[in-house]
Amino acid sequence: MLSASSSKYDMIMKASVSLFTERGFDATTIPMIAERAHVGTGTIYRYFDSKETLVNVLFQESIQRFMEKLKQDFSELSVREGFHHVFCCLIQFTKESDYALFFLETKKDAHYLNATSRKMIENLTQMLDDYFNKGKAEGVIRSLPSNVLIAIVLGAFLKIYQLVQTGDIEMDMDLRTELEQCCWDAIKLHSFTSQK
Amino acid sequence: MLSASSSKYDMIMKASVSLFTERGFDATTIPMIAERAHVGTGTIYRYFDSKETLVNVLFQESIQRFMEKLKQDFSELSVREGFHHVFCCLIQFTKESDYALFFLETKKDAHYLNATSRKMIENLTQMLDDYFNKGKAEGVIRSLPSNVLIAIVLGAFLKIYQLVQTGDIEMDMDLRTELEQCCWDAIKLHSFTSQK
Amino acid sequence: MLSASSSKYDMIMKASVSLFTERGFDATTIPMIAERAHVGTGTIYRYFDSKETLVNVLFQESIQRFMEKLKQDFSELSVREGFHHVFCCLIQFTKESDYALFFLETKKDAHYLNATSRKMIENLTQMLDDYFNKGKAEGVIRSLPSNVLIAIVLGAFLKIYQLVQTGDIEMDMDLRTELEQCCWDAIKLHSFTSQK
Amino acid sequence: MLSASSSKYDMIMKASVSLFTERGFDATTIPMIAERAHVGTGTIYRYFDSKETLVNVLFQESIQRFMEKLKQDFSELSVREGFHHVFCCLIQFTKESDYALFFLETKKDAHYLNATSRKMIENLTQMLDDYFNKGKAEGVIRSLPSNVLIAIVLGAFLKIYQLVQTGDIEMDMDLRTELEQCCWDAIKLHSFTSQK
DNA sequence: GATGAATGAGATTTCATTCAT
DNA sequence: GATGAATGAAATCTCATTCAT
Repeated sequence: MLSASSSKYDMIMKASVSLFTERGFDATTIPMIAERAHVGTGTIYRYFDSKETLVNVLFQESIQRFMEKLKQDFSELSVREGFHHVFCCLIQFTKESDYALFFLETKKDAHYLNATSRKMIENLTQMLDDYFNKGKAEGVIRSLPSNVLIAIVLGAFLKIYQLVQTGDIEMDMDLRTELEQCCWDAIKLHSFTSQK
Repeated sequence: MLSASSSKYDMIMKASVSLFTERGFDATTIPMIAERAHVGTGTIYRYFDSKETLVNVLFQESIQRFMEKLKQDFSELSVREGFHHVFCCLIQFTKESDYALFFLETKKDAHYLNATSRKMIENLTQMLDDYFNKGKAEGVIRSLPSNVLIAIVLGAFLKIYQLVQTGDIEMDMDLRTELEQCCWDAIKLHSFTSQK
Repeated sequence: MLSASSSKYDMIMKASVSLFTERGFDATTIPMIAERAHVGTGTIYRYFDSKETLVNVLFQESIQRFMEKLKQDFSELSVREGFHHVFCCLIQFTKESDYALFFLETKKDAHYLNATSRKMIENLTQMLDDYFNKGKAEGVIRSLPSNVLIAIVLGAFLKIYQLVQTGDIEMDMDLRTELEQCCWDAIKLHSFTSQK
Repeated sequence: MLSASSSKYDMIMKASVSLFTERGFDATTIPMIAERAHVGTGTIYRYFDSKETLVNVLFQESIQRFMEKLKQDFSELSVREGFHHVFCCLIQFTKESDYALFFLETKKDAHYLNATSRKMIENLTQMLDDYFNKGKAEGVIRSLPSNVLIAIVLGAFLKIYQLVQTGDIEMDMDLRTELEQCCWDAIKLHSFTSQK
């Protein structure tokens, strides 16, 4: 029973995140989720108070998982290693589930996010802000506002992963490495090179 | 008469694009558009057959305008100059209207886009593909698939401009220049430099 | 000006009756009438207070014209001659305009008819009632309630004329004569004949 | 569950047919149907895709039922017996439900009928055409086109039953018999009688 | 007088949510 | 607990009517 229930919960979460990623929150209906999760529509309301609750739980869980992954050994790394770590987290997390894509796509002022979800975005932003500040202090990363640096890396990553999801490109080890370098090049301080 | 009509049309377009950008297509209702455009709901249907027609006209007009801006003297420029041109088009276009933001946010498989809109995405993609191929042939740009290169630049730009829109950052001349350099660094071939 | 106005009035009446006959009152829109009448929608409201007024004027005019035609020399005729007269009025009136068809199709409890229109239906019914009562008194017509006799003749005529209107049959002199005989046979008293 | 569902379906069908008969398709709104059927408006859309689907299902079911009733032993009867059978079907069917009245009132070119519905009208017409052709071949029925003969009988019947529905007349056994004779007299060949 | 763009009340339709089974 | 039929509030869309030109 517990396992059956928990399985239904997971199925609903899985179905929801994939549909929200594909179609967005507002274009996804409860019957669509129910069908993809192979449960009745009523069942969804046994686990979630409302569609809005569902999306917030989903969002919070996804950002939570991402932050936990990110936190592991993060502070002990050098700036460049830290960047590699962030990139790996993004890649790995996106591989595991659509969660990463879902929260990258969600704008922080999305009408369906509640206060808790917004708070968690701030938390994640803070973590990344700390990291970028360290990089900037060390003269390794461009002295741009952290939210801009985050926007560059996550924005690029998001758009690329949309291509993966639509089947336009395949993400292999080589591409992965090169993309990481692209993103790094975007934000790192190219101090001694004459730039053109 | 003509001017009044065209003004109503413009007001509807303006209201629609801002709401679609803020909330997305599905979370935007016709009464919301009508209110922001200061017209009656019925008036919207004098100009557009349906909400779906409206979003497609909007999308096609925005991509059309962007492509026309982009095309001007594009082929005569060097690769780096070409990139500057693209970046200026993005910035300038976004300044003029919310159009740029709206079409950058629209995924090419969005459920509301019709065949014509999809065709126009292909056309724009083709233009940029040609540009990137030239850059790659000249050994100036990384040899990544064009859609990936596009994703990096537009993805980063989109996320940054969302910050501008929410008031988190101000876009001044210095930032503009630096961002262009960031995006260029992301895709250019850093041939002789030892990279870290 | 007067002639132009009166012509517009006629055009609206003509367009309305044909559309009401083809599609019914509720499925006919004011723009449809305006288009067929080659006038602006607003013009219709210069001649008629509302769509409902229009249909009632139309109805009353059509039943009025029919009754006037019917009254001419009606009382001086024999029962059989009277029937011929009624039938001729129907045929002739339908030939001239769609008016006959329109009022035959209108049920007396139609939601759009006003008190005046209903009163006029009663008047026509009364006229025909008098005629049928004479026929019944003379033993020439079946002793059925007049409204039933009217229903038989007009019901049959209406359905036949719908065939004419859709182009399924052509109304020529021979058919006309035979149909009159059919209808007469339906209501006349077949006294001495052994019926089978 | 099944019985409850089927009951709701039936209630919607019953409410619809009575309203369509009273007011016509276009003057009947979904809320009106919902109210008379004692269901929510949304419920109607669980059973029917659209108002148009509803009216076509209704029409097809009504004509289907009528044809099945009509077919029973129809071919084995003499022409006069066949006519009696047709008339009995009409009377009986109208007694049972408003279905008969509804399809008699529906013109074959009604804007809401779909291809299937039109095909079924053709099928019924064909059946009656066969019957009338037999009658004509045997010299029992007037040599008029079958659609004209059908129009006479159904047209008369329809108008009479509208009187029954509005409460103007009561349909008893005597009236029934006499009306059948009226209609038969309208179409039969009065060969040897001198007609006046 | 004539027009048709503009309007909003009211139509059709959708869908988040409830609740009897 | 699980279901999906039922619901009605709110969405999209239509159209009779008005009114500035």
